Amino acid sequence: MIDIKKLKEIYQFTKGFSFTDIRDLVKASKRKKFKKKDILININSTSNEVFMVLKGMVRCFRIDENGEDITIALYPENYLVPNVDYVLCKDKSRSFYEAIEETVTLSMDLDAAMVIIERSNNLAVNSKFIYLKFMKRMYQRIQSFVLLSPEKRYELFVKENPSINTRVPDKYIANILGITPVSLSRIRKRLSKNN
Amino acid sequence: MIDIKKLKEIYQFTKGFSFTDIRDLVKASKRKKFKKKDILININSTSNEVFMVLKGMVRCFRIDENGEDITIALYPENYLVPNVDYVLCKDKSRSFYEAIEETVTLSMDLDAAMVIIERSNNLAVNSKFIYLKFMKRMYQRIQSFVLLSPEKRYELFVKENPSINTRVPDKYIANILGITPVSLSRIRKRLSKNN
DNA sequence: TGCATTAATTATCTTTTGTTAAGTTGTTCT
DNA sequence: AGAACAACTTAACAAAAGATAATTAATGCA
Repeated sequence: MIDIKKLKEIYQFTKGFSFTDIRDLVKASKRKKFKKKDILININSTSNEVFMVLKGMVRCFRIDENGEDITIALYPENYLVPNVDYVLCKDKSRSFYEAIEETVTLSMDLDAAMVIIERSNNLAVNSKFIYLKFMKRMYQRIQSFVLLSPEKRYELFVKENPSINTRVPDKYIANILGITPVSLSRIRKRLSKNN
Repeated sequence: MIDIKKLKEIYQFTKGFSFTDIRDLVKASKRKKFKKKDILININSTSNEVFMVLKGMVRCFRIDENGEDITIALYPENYLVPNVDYVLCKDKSRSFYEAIEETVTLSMDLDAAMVIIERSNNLAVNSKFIYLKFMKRMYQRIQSFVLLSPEKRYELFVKENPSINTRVPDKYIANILGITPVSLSRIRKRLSKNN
């Protein structure tokens, strides 16, 4: 169910990290199932529930000033889905988090999780790696906006996220790259010509 | 010298936070002066020194594949300047960090700082706010790339960073916004016409 | 299976951006 | 002050992106 190996890979947990370390967390968490289009975290929510995606995929999106649905991030298996606005600012969520596939999660309140984590030095150390990973991903994404053209940004995205790329509509990826779906379609055409 | 009030404002430290709390950190840190164009952290550095800007401004920039100097971030007074690549990935720095004004800093090794911080529960709590602030800034920046046009992005930047805006060359700001200096000049012209 | 919906592509047109280079203004430094 | 350099603006052109709409392809679902 929980893929310890993948988790260690993604979050770079310490070598000895094993299921025993998170037994208490797993026990305290609830298993939930979501159908396609079900909402995990609603706009304006101040829930502090954190979801671990066991199966499926979660999409974070916002409605912009023109009423357009804009995808901010995608969370596939083994990723953690927090209410970012609440965790970072204690603000109500500006985004929706919805399942875009049949999705199974483990989840619990982040504050409750922190209580359990603080009881174990090992957990405390490894939980820091989760924040590090989160920061790393954001930093790399910012650099891709600053340093790369939309075309290069797309190539990088496909290279780094082959699984996501084939599982979701292109329009979600276009949003994530900061361009329109029409423009992404043209980029794809250009790239296929040059190969 | 250290502006406790500003620090509390920026990092949202706890109400009771005062100079006493960071006395040990300040004592352990070194005061350094940099002239314009002096390098604080060089490319490929694996230094873990963290700088607090007391006076002046630090610019983080990279050399892209075309040999162009691209500004990633600017750090004015009261901001902390870490070797981001090292802190997040233990990689050598892909960026330069240079003073772009006469700059005065307090700095120390982050590992040494963490030792001192962990000795005090109060410090440990408040240091988390620094990471939160860092994440918040990155998250907001990503959203500005995904949700806003370059023009809106510029307007937001000016609004949120009036002091930085007037202190640095426009080309640095253009880079930060992910556009060229020429394009920023045109945006400025368009905006001034409509006002 | 077939109908309805959604996504992707293509086309057209407009707007914006990138690129390069020239000209202007501003700064720095001796 | 004057020379040298850096920054900003402007221009001209090419390339790319946005907007809108029509067409085609894919998907979902009853």
